[in-house]
Amino acid sequence: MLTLQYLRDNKDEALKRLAKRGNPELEELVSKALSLDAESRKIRAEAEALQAEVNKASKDIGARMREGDQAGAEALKQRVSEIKNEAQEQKAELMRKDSDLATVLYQIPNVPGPDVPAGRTPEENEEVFRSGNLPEPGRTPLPHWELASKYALIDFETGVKITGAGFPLYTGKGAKLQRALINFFLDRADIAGYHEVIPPLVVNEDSGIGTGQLPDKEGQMYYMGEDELYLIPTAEVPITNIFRDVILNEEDLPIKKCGYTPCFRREAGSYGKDVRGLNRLHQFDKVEIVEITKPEESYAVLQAMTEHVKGLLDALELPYRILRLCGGDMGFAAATTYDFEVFSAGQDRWLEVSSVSNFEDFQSNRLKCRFRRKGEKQTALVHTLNGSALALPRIVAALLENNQDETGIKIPPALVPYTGFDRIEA
RNA sequence: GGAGAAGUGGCCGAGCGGUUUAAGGCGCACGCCUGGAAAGCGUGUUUCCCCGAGAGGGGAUCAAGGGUUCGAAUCCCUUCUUCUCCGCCA
Repeated sequence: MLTLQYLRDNKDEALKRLAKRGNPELEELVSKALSLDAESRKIRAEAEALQAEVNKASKDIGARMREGDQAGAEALKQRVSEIKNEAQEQKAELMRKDSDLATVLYQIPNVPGPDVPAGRTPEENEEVFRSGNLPEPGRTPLPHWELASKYALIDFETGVKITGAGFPLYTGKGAKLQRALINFFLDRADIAGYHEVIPPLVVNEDSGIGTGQLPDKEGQMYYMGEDELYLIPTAEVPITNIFRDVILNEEDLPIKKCGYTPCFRREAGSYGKDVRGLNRLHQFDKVEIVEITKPEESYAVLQAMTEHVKGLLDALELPYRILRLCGGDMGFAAATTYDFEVFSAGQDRWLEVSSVSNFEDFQSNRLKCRFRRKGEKQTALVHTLNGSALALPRIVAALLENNQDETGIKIPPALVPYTGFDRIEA
């Protein structure tokens, strides 16, 4: 969430930046937060003054009892009871204000960064880069679900039998291709300096709140009520939460982590061509990169992360484009997001395969992840960033569709050392 | 899953209703001392929040949350975690 300090000191700037999200309710929420904040602080000052009196009187009682002044002690006890009665009401009021304030703050999304275009819909996203050639018009390539079946790579029907829709069964070379991509992505991340972790795939409520999935978006995660735990929707959640309640030293930064995990998403309400084949799954594999930086470095790091992702798509020789998301299309916690989309020849459409975001201090404020500059006593919030590098299913879809010919599918050379085969045939 | 023990500051470790403002030690920072260093001595050293221009004052914080009390690290309840033993198991 946004820090109150930022809202207090930069209300106009915050409103200006929030306006890019195209949601007129935000201005009101900000005003409400600020007025609740002012009320809360006023009551807090009063309540704390009373508490100070109670503390002082209690100490006096102790002193009198040691001196044997029972009567004096009793009189003070009486007095303290009165003050406590008075304070009771204020404490209750304070708790109400603070909880109202938290509710409002949780509803205010991050302020879009300087380069983010204003807009509400995906059409208003800005294409900033394009690479590779789109297939010739006139060709009629097969969609990946037909290729998957033709070459026995993925068995969607059996996945349905075992679990349900959105849980595919990869088989043979289809399974090997998954494994190859995971290792390829992890090796590339390692070379780029990301430290590999294998995190838990199940997280608690605090972690969900830390990265912003909770409260509010619990419907997107699978929840195990018996144990009050959530299946991770992305490795971002466990990896970023490594740094929850942590104070780092300046020289520790930047911290670069990567990890492969399956991801689980309920995707309630999705339908049609969006969920066909591998387009949108309840379980999929992804390699994620996460970086923790000093505030002044986060935008340079965002750039470097996008370069890393570009490198992966270049190596796989897939046509792709990069979009700078407009304010309204960005996630709740993001300040700036670049989406990567590969072209799917068999479906004649773009598919999102990566989303790289700078959260500035929005996540770290919730996480309470701070750092201390050398020689300074004060702590400051770090900036957090993350990106998919990469999500597998749509990469697989594009690889199959874009590299198909009459008799098979060609594996891009960069991947051959990982697959052990350079072609998939019947 | 069952039985028992325990969670105190950056770390070790005392305290088990009121001079605790959390002893003592280690570590760290600064100062004195020194040609320089070590040792020694002195000062400081959790984090968050509120009031204040500042100096400073105040509140919270002894795993977490609730309770008892004028007063809780200390007593009670719940939860979490760690350790030991038993059971089960890849």
